[in-house]
Amino acid sequence: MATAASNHYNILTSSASIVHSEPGSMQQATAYRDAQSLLQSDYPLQSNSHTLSHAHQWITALSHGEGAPWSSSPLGAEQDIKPAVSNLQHQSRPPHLVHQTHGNHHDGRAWRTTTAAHIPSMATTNGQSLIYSQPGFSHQHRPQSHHDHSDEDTPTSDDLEQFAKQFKQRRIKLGFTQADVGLALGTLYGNVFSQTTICRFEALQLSFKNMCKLKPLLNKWLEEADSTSGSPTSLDKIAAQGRKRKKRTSIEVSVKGALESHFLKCPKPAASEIISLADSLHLEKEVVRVWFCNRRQKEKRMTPPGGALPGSEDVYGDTPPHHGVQTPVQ
DNA sequence: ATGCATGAGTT
DNA sequence: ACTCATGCATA
Repeated sequence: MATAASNHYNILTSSASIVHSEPGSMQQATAYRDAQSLLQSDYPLQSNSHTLSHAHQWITALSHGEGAPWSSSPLGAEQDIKPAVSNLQHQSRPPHLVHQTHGNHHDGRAWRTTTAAHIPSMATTNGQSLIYSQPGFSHQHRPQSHHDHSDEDTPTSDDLEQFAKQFKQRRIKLGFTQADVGLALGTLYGNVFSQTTICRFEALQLSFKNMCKLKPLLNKWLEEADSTSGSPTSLDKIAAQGRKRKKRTSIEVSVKGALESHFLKCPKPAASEIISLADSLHLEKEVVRVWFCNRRQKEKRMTPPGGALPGSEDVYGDTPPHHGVQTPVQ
């Protein structure tokens, strides 16, 4: 029953420890593999340097070692990090600092002092920008009525599923971790991706469109990887810093249940509704709002959450690419 | 592997 | 205020 106030805001928790902890648990083993692969594959490490992927984690954590939480913005030590790769680059991104001070109730803390230290992606996030113009699919994504080239057009859900499966298998055989791949993609094509994203790709937990976008890149990497089974891929990292993130709110199971049932009734509650709901559940409005956003997004993934009930879609406004793609957890 | 979070781009 | 792509932090 440790609600809101108790576990909410604490920055500087652990995170550094995981890197040093001894191998023993499964998760730790994963972290270790990450490190191992990096070291053996292409990192010119010296003595006890840490893995890059984890490196910024402690930087982030340590950065507020003594000051205020995520309110003090290190304006000044701010830098716009971009992959050294001189590749696709947009010129946009004005120094848009969203300085918003949320007047929170008890606890009165504001997050959001985030300094945009983003890694420019090649495509604009949202609207179908470049490569993928996905026609309104229904239940069998037709790879366009073009000529059957290799796979230059929109793949079917099955294609993706198969590719993902194969990808994972190859990746593991080659001894790479998900994090490795994400990093490699960055040095190879200028777009770094996190372990999370690679993981979600393999598990088909991304939207159909997103899967289509990533497939070519991963496919390319895959070719590169097993053909170049002995050459080091150049690596370069970026040091993230000055990033105040709100501490992840831990929502209790009972509360989650409540949210879940509300979601079933109304997946898209109005602002006022969110407020009252948040109020009754003793959560912040923002937390509830985000929860619904994430929940909706979850519904739109290729591999639907829990049990995909046929017929309970379309309530949001558009039709997701749902089409029985059930993948057992591997 | 996944839950909560951020931010750009839309509506 | 929403969607979508993406990821830090955590279980």
